[in-house]
Amino acid sequence: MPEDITPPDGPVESTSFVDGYLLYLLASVSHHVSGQFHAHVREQGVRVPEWRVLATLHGQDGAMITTLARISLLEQSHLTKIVDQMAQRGLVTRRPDPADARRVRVFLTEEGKAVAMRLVDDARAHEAEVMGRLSAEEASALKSVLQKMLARLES
Amino acid sequence: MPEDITPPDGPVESTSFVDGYLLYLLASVSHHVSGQFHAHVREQGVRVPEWRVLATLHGQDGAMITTLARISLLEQSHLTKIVDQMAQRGLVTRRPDPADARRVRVFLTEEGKAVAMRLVDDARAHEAEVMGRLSAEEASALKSVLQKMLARLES
DNA sequence: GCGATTAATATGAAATTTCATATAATATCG
DNA sequence: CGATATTATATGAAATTTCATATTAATCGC
Repeated sequence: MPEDITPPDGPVESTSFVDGYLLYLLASVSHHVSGQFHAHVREQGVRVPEWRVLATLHGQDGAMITTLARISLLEQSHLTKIVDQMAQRGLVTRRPDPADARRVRVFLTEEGKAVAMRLVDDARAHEAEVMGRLSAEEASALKSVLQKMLARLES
Repeated sequence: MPEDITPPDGPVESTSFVDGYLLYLLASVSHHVSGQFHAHVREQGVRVPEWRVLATLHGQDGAMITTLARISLLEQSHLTKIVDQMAQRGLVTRRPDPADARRVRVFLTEEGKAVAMRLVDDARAHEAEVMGRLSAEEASALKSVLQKMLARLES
């Protein structure tokens, strides 16, 4: 398996721009690590956006569509469609907000709760595995920096 | 602007699962930080996947389709289509690999180089801004942990 | 309380992305 | 050397995602 080399007579010094670019490192690590877990999610017959909604509702049950979209990192009209499908499948139900008729609150059904619970457990196990490859200091530093960044970014 | 609350009579203790979940933190930070820069990229008339290809080729000019897809975090057949469009627009050219006729090598055109250079400069400035909000230790710890993770993940 | 503005969700069309597979070239193994 | 397997890219259909906007409800200023 010959590695892909810079062709004809290009320089060999490797470090291209992206290798040290923070946004790339974040995207790439996220892509690969999440990709591992998403393979498992799909094997369970759940699509990735559905998993995101399940994970969000787990502990935030009854969130409104807009909130769910923001936390799940999905666009609003897309989220509406995901919720449609999940409702069809019996994973969630919609209920109008008694205090504001524009709002729709989304709740896990019993089945939805069971699926969410199961996948969240799996996610925790996978996370432990990923973090197990880092030192304890690295792992906690990583999480706390990310949380700090997120706090700023969301405001 | 009333905040979205847990409805009827739910508990108020907040920390839901995702708040501390490493994969979510990575995805969310990546989504928000990259989203900032992607807005700029689109204002320059460049689509996000195109920007990824430009950034990858910047320093890896002449990469093959498969390599480009892997580094750009895009699926191969999708990348083929992006390259089609970029070639149409005059940003890149395809050349068969003299050593292996199956391979296609993708090169930046002069215009492509100019666009890549400009956006890479902007990306560096944006990155500096993002990292400027962290302490020097946090910033370098973050990058090095991510690089370490990536090294494992790619192998 | 009324008109104007803003907010929340839904909808359909358009654009993007993925999936399965075709095609062509190289590598491997007997 | 020839048959088989593998690798690289391309292609078209299907699925997903986004965009623009419609609809309905609430809020704000007067």
